[in-house]
Amino acid sequence: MRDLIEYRAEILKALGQPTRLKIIDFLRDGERCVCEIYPAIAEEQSNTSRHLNMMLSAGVLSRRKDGLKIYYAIKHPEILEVMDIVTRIVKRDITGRHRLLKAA
Amino acid sequence: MRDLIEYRAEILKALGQPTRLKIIDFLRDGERCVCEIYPAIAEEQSNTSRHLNMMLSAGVLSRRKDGLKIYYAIKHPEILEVMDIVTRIVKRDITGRHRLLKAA
DNA sequence: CAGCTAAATGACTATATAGTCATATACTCT
DNA sequence: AGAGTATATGACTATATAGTCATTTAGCTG
Repeated sequence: MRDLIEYRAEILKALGQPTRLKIIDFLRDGERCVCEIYPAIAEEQSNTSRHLNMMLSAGVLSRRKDGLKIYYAIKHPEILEVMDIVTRIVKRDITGRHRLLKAA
Repeated sequence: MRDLIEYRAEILKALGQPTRLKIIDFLRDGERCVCEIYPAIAEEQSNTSRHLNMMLSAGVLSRRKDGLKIYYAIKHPEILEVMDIVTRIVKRDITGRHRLLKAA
Protein backbone atom coordinates (compact mmCIF):
# COMPACT_ATOMS: atom_id res chain seq x y z
CA MET A 1 0.00 0.00 0.00
CA ARG A 2 2.99 2.24 0.66
CA ASP A 3 4.25 1.86 -2.87
CA LEU A 4 0.81 2.35 -4.31
CA ILE A 5 0.62 5.78 -2.76
CA GLU A 6 3.96 6.79 -4.24
CA TYR A 7 2.96 5.55 -7.63
CA ARG A 8 -0.42 7.25 -7.56
CA ALA A 9 1.25 10.48 -6.46
CA GLU A 10 3.74 10.20 -9.29
CA ILE A 11 1.00 9.92 -11.89
CA LEU A 12 -1.04 12.76 -10.46
CA LYS A 13 2.00 14.97 -10.08
CA ALA A 14 2.90 14.29 -13.70
CA LEU A 15 -0.53 15.61 -14.65
CA GLY A 16 -0.44 18.59 -12.32
CA GLN A 17 1.64 21.07 -14.25
CA PRO A 18 0.43 23.51 -16.91
CA THR A 19 2.98 22.67 -19.61
CA ARG A 20 2.36 18.96 -19.18
CA LEU A 21 -1.37 19.54 -19.23
CA LYS A 22 -0.99 21.29 -22.56
CA ILE A 23 0.85 18.24 -23.85
CA ILE A 24 -1.87 15.90 -22.59
CA ASP A 25 -4.52 18.05 -24.22
CA PHE A 26 -2.61 17.99 -27.48
CA LEU A 27 -2.19 14.21 -27.37
CA ARG A 28 -5.87 13.70 -26.76
CA ASP A 29 -6.61 12.51 -30.29
CA GLY A 30 -3.61 10.29 -30.73
CA GLU A 31 0.14 9.98 -30.78
CA ARG A 32 2.38 12.80 -31.97
CA CYS A 33 6.09 13.21 -32.46
CA VAL A 34 8.10 15.70 -30.42
CA CYS A 35 8.51 17.85 -33.50
CA GLU A 36 4.75 18.29 -33.64
CA ILE A 37 4.28 18.70 -29.92
CA TYR A 38 6.61 21.51 -29.01
CA PRO A 39 5.46 23.96 -31.66
CA ALA A 40 1.84 23.15 -30.80
CA ILE A 41 2.31 24.04 -27.16
CA ALA A 42 4.78 26.84 -27.84
CA GLU A 43 7.55 25.57 -25.62
CA GLU A 44 11.22 24.94 -26.26
CA GLN A 45 12.18 21.59 -27.71
CA SER A 46 14.41 20.76 -24.77
CA ASN A 47 11.86 21.69 -22.18
CA THR A 48 9.19 19.72 -24.01
CA SER A 49 11.49 16.73 -24.18
CA ARG A 50 12.06 16.82 -20.44
CA HIS A 51 8.36 16.95 -19.68
CA LEU A 52 7.70 14.09 -22.10
CA ASN A 53 10.35 11.97 -20.45
CA MET A 54 8.99 12.81 -17.05
CA MET A 55 5.50 11.69 -18.01
CA LEU A 56 6.93 8.61 -19.67
CA SER A 57 8.64 7.46 -16.52
CA ALA A 58 5.60 8.32 -14.42
CA GLY A 59 3.63 5.87 -16.55
CA VAL A 60 1.42 8.49 -18.15
CA LEU A 61 2.77 8.35 -21.68
CA SER A 62 4.10 5.68 -23.99
CA ARG A 63 6.80 6.11 -26.61
CA ARG A 64 7.34 4.67 -30.06
CA LYS A 65 10.30 5.21 -32.34
CA ASP A 66 9.90 5.56 -36.06
CA GLY A 67 13.10 6.49 -37.81
CA LEU A 68 14.19 9.90 -36.70
CA LYS A 69 10.96 10.68 -34.99
CA ILE A 70 9.73 9.62 -31.61
CA TYR A 71 6.04 9.42 -31.08
CA TYR A 72 4.48 9.90 -27.68
CA ALA A 73 0.96 8.89 -26.77
CA ILE A 74 -1.23 8.79 -23.72
CA LYS A 75 -0.66 5.37 -22.26
CA HIS A 76 -3.98 4.77 -20.54
CA PRO A 77 -7.37 5.91 -21.78
CA GLU A 78 -8.31 6.44 -18.14
CA ILE A 79 -5.93 9.38 -18.05
CA LEU A 80 -8.39 11.17 -20.29
CA GLU A 81 -11.24 10.21 -17.98
CA VAL A 82 -9.32 11.82 -15.15
CA MET A 83 -8.83 14.95 -17.20
CA ASP A 84 -12.51 15.09 -18.05
CA ILE A 85 -13.53 14.73 -14.43
CA VAL A 86 -11.15 17.45 -13.31
CA THR A 87 -12.36 19.73 -16.08
CA ARG A 88 -15.92 19.14 -14.92
CA ILE A 89 -14.99 20.00 -11.34
CA VAL A 90 -13.27 23.18 -12.46
CA LYS A 91 -16.10 24.32 -14.68
CA ARG A 92 -18.67 23.76 -12.01
CA ASP A 93 -16.58 25.23 -9.23
CA ILE A 94 -15.31 28.22 -11.09
CA THR A 95 -18.38 30.37 -10.60
CA GLY A 96 -18.12 32.52 -7.53
CA ARG A 97 -14.52 31.65 -6.96
CA HIS A 98 -11.94 34.18 -5.83
CA ARG A 99 -9.84 33.03 -8.73
CA LEU A 100 -12.36 34.49 -11.11
CA LEU A 101 -13.06 37.60 -9.12
CA LYS A 102 -9.97 39.22 -10.53
CA ALA A 103 -11.64 38.98 -13.93
CA ALA A 104 -14.53 41.08 -12.61
CA MET B 1 -9.06 28.20 -21.59
CA ARG B 2 -5.76 29.52 -20.23
CA ASP B 3 -7.14 29.83 -16.74
CA LEU B 4 -8.78 26.44 -16.97
CA ILE B 5 -5.42 24.82 -17.50
CA GLU B 6 -3.93 26.54 -14.48
CA TYR B 7 -6.85 25.57 -12.32
CA ARG B 8 -6.83 21.95 -13.47
CA ALA B 9 -3.10 21.79 -12.84
CA GLU B 10 -3.59 23.19 -9.37
CA ILE B 11 -6.11 20.50 -8.46
CA LEU B 12 -4.01 17.69 -9.88
CA LYS B 13 -0.87 19.00 -8.27
CA ALA B 14 -2.69 19.15 -4.94
CA LEU B 15 -3.46 15.45 -5.33
CA GLY B 16 0.01 14.49 -6.52
CA GLN B 17 1.96 14.30 -3.29
CA PRO B 18 2.20 11.32 -0.94
CA THR B 19 1.35 13.12 2.30
CA ARG B 20 -1.66 14.77 0.71
CA LEU B 21 -2.73 11.48 -0.79
CA LYS B 22 -2.68 9.95 2.67
CA ILE B 23 -4.94 12.76 3.82
CA ILE B 24 -7.33 12.21 0.92
CA ASP B 25 -7.43 8.51 1.66
CA PHE B 26 -8.18 9.22 5.28
CA LEU B 27 -10.97 11.65 4.42
CA ARG B 28 -12.59 9.16 2.12
CA ASP B 29 -15.41 8.33 4.48
CA GLY B 30 -16.16 11.82 5.66
CA GLU B 31 -14.92 14.97 7.33
CA ARG B 32 -12.32 14.89 10.06
CA CYS B 33 -10.72 17.51 12.27
CA VAL B 34 -7.02 18.26 12.08
CA CYS B 35 -6.51 16.63 15.44
CA GLU B 36 -7.74 13.35 13.98
CA ILE B 37 -5.93 13.70 10.68
CA TYR B 38 -2.35 14.25 11.68
CA PRO B 39 -2.06 11.28 14.04
CA ALA B 40 -3.76 9.09 11.47
CA ILE B 41 -1.23 9.90 8.79
CA ALA B 42 1.68 10.15 11.22
CA GLU B 43 2.79 13.63 10.25
CA GLU B 44 3.48 16.74 12.29
CA GLN B 45 0.56 18.95 13.09
CA SER B 46 2.14 21.93 11.36
CA ASN B 47 3.00 20.04 8.24
CA THR B 48 -0.47 18.56 8.09
CA SER B 49 -1.99 21.98 8.52
CA ARG B 50 -0.01 23.34 5.59
CA HIS B 51 -1.07 20.53 3.32
CA LEU B 52 -4.68 20.94 4.35
CA ASN B 53 -4.56 24.64 3.61
CA MET B 54 -2.91 23.97 0.30
CA MET B 55 -5.65 21.56 -0.74
CA LEU B 56 -8.27 23.96 0.53
CA SER B 57 -7.07 26.76 -1.70
CA ALA B 58 -6.66 24.41 -4.63
CA GLY B 59 -10.36 23.64 -4.32
CA VAL B 60 -9.90 20.04 -3.30
CA LEU B 61 -11.07 20.28 0.30
CA SER B 62 -13.70 22.22 2.20
CA ARG B 63 -13.43 23.45 5.77
CA ARG B 64 -15.90 23.79 8.61
CA LYS B 65 -15.32 25.26 12.03
CA ASP B 66 -16.85 23.79 15.11
CA GLY B 67 -15.62 25.36 18.30
CA LEU B 68 -11.96 24.64 18.75
CA LYS B 69 -11.89 22.10 16.00
CA ILE B 70 -11.70 22.58 12.28
CA TYR B 71 -13.11 19.88 10.10
CA TYR B 72 -11.84 19.25 6.61
CA ALA B 73 -13.65 17.23 3.98
CA ILE B 74 -13.25 16.33 0.36
CA LYS B 75 -15.08 19.04 -1.51
CA HIS B 76 -16.14 17.16 -4.64
CA PRO B 77 -17.14 13.52 -4.81
CA GLU B 78 -15.46 13.42 -8.23
CA ILE B 79 -12.11 13.72 -6.46
CA LEU B 80 -12.70 10.19 -5.21
CA GLU B 81 -13.59 9.05 -8.71
CA VAL B 82 -10.24 10.43 -9.85
CA MET B 83 -8.47 8.56 -7.09
CA ASP B 84 -10.24 5.35 -7.99
CA ILE B 85 -9.30 5.65 -11.63
CA VAL B 86 -5.68 6.34 -10.82
CA THR B 87 -5.61 3.41 -8.41
CA ARG B 88 -6.99 1.20 -11.16
CA ILE B 89 -4.30 2.38 -13.58
CA VAL B 90 -1.59 1.72 -11.04
CA LYS B 91 -2.82 -1.72 -10.13
CA ARG B 92 -3.12 -2.79 -13.72
CA ASP B 93 0.15 -1.20 -14.79
CA ILE B 94 2.19 -2.31 -11.85
CA THR B 95 2.86 -5.82 -13.13
CA GLY B 96 6.08 -6.01 -15.08
CA ARG B 97 7.10 -2.52 -14.13
CA HIS B 98 10.68 -1.66 -13.14
CA ARG B 99 9.24 -0.06 -10.04
CA LEU B 100 8.23 -3.47 -8.77
CA LEU B 101 11.31 -5.29 -9.91
CA LYS B 102 13.14 -4.10 -6.85
CA ALA B 103 10.68 -6.15 -4.80
CA ALA B 104 11.74 -9.27 -6.70
C1' DC C 1 -9.24 36.17 33.68
C1' DA C 2 -6.17 31.86 33.65
C1' DG C 3 -5.14 27.85 31.69
C1' DC C 4 -6.04 24.48 28.24
C1' DT C 5 -6.50 22.56 23.56
C1' DA C 6 -6.69 23.07 18.42
C1' DA C 7 -4.99 25.04 14.41
C1' DA C 8 -2.16 28.25 11.79
C1' DT C 9 2.05 30.71 10.84
C1' DG C 10 7.02 32.62 10.86
C1' DA C 11 11.56 31.47 10.00
C1' DC C 12 14.46 28.39 8.32
C1' DT C 13 16.77 24.27 5.63
C1' DA C 14 17.24 20.99 2.12
C1' DT C 15 15.73 19.35 -2.02
C1' DA C 16 12.99 19.39 -6.32
C1' DT C 17 11.28 21.68 -10.26
C1' DA C 18 10.76 24.35 -14.56
C1' DG C 19 13.07 26.59 -17.68
C1' DT C 20 17.13 28.17 -20.82
C1' DC C 21 21.15 27.72 -23.83
C1' DA C 22 24.52 24.95 -25.77
C1' DT C 23 25.88 20.52 -27.05
C1' DA C 24 25.61 15.58 -27.81
C1' DT C 25 23.43 11.60 -29.70
C1' DA C 26 20.77 8.99 -33.06
C1' DC C 27 18.96 8.25 -37.33
C1' DT C 28 18.32 9.21 -42.51
C1' DC C 29 19.65 10.16 -47.02
C1' DT C 30 22.85 11.36 -50.75
C1' DA D 1 31.59 9.49 -44.97
C1' DG D 2 29.08 13.98 -44.61
C1' DA D 3 25.08 16.93 -44.16
C1' DG D 4 20.83 17.43 -42.16
C1' DT D 5 16.99 16.65 -38.97
C1' DA D 6 14.96 14.93 -34.53
C1' DT D 7 15.49 14.13 -29.79
C1' DA D 8 17.94 14.01 -25.48
C1' DT D 9 21.06 15.76 -22.08
C1' DG D 10 24.66 18.62 -19.35
C1' DA D 11 25.17 22.61 -16.83
C1' DC D 12 23.15 26.21 -14.88
C1' DT D 13 19.59 29.64 -12.61
C1' DA D 14 15.61 30.94 -10.26
C1' DT D 15 11.81 29.56 -7.84
C1' DA D 16 8.81 26.26 -5.41
C1' DT D 17 8.15 22.65 -2.21
C1' DA D 18 8.12 19.66 1.91
C1' DG D 19 9.44 19.47 6.20
C1' DT D 20 10.94 21.00 11.11
C1' DC D 21 10.80 23.67 15.39
C1' DA D 22 9.10 27.43 17.89
C1' DT D 23 5.56 30.60 18.42
C1' DT D 24 1.02 32.73 17.76
C1' DT D 25 -3.82 32.91 17.27
C1' DA D 26 -8.42 31.38 18.35
C1' DG D 27 -11.81 29.37 20.97
C1' DC D 28 -13.29 26.80 25.08
C1' DT D 29 -13.93 26.08 30.15
C1' DG D 30 -13.14 26.47 34.97
